[in-house]
Amino acid sequence: MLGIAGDGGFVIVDLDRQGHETGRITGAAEDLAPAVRLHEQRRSPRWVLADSAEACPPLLADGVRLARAHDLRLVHRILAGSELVRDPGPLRGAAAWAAPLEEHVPSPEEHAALFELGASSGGGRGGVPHGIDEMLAELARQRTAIEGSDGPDRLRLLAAGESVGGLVAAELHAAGIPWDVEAHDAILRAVLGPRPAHEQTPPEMVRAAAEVRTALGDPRVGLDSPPRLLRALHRAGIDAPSTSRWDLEAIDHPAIAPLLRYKKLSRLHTANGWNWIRTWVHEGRYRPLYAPGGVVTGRWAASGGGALQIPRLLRPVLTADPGWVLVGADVAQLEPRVLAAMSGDTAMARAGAGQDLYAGIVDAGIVPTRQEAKIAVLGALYGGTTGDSGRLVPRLRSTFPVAMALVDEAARTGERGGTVTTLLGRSSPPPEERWSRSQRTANGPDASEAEQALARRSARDRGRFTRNFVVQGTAAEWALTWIALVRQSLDGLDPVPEHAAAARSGPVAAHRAHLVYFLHDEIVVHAPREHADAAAAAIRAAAEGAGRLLFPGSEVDFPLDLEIRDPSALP
DNA sequence: AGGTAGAGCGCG
DNA sequence: AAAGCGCGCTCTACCT
Repeated sequence: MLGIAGDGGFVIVDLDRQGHETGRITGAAEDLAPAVRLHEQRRSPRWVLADSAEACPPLLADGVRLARAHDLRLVHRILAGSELVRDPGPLRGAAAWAAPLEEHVPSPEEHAALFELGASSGGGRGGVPHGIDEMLAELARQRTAIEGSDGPDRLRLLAAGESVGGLVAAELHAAGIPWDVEAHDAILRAVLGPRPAHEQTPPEMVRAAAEVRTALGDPRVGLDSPPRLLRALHRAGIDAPSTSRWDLEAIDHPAIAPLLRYKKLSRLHTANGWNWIRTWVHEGRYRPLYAPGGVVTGRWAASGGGALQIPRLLRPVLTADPGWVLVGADVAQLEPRVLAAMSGDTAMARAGAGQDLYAGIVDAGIVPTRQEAKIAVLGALYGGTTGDSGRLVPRLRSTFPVAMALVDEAARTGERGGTVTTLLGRSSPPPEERWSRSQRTANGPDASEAEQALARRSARDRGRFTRNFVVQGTAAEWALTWIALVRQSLDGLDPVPEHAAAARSGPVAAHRAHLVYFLHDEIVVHAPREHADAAAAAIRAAAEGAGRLLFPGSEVDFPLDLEIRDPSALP
């Protein structure tokens, strides 16, 4: 094992399997990349990093990538909260390692400065320690915590996966999403009309707004302020409870259709319009920041342009470089499959085997339509109690009792104020002090009716959170394993000749198939055309591998929807 | 003027 | 047809 720290210069410490130091190299910052490259080639070590988000970008810029890592910051966050760790005291005492992932959302300029120049002048982001002694001490705490835990194998797998996530996150940012600005502009023009002069409202929005004003008989009303709009609707005799799409759709009035159209256009224009392109796309690449484990459940977060909310309308804008293709893959019904596998519910496993899980539920005669199957399953995962969801979930409970018992138990634990844990050992946060206090008060002798009702509601809210946590969190672990295996096997492909290189993806990705996008249960790989089929095969094999690693012996499969997009292919 | 909360909507 | 989980971002209203 090796440790690495960047405080102007660098230190590389060799460690043996027991964590004892066997050698040490120091050097100046400018010599870091060559030194790391040499170690990587000769030893292929597991690099111990204080914070891969800070360590990787300058290395990637110099064409150096790490195959394996242990990210002290990311792993600390997991271990300090994991129920599997018997004595989390030492970890919790080392609070500097629990620094928030991001102090604030960086401006576009900071984005560039932080990650493209790899500006690391001592300190470290968010106060994460970078001194070699602090790193060695934290590594020792983490090893002790894992080895003495109630699930060392699970936590080792999670630590490795989360750490690869740190590497992948940095690599995704460095490579960027290949973004066809002209295609984006064409879609905007088709939907919003010709691009207006700066900061003007696009023509189609103007047109929709005029129709709304005519229909309301209110020539001046603005549509961008919900309170004003709601008052205007009321004045026009429209009894809308709110201005949300859901409520408006239920209303029959000539103003509603153009209003909904206006909202749709406005959303596209403000969130992903011409301004967005100018701000976030440079030289054909969109480079958001990814934060592995940025969500409590272990899902990734992202910042900078809303990378995880790219509208489906704009997905065609992702376009491979000349000579390259995009291979997109997503898992069909990941979360219910994960539930079936982790609970060991063989009936549920069979419903999804080799086919659409919802269709399988229809085939089994549990509900008449696919749509109802979906509502039932989502209700089971989210804790739906009303409407169709409340009506359909009980049918699932009698057909898939094992799977339902797992989520129902997680919900009961949460309602009691308890903690739940994913398959690999990530635990839900404990309830806030306010929550516990209100539960105690409500159970006291002189609690009011209102206090009790409020406490019951917040208990059920927390139950729905913990119910979903075990499934969403374990699904995130499956996805992490999937991308780790995809990355590993793409690295095994031969580099392609220079003429086919996607140079804009940076030196590390220029000659090889590489990941360019990851969204919970979906990935996109940018691959040289001659590697399209190999990349697709790698993605499928990785999904099978992730299933076997997390759920050995399970019948549950993880089928993919996979598509190879070749921009030069004839339509 | 500047910070924050809420509404609303995009994604899974 | 139905609102149950997790997010980030933009705009507006409202606060200091």
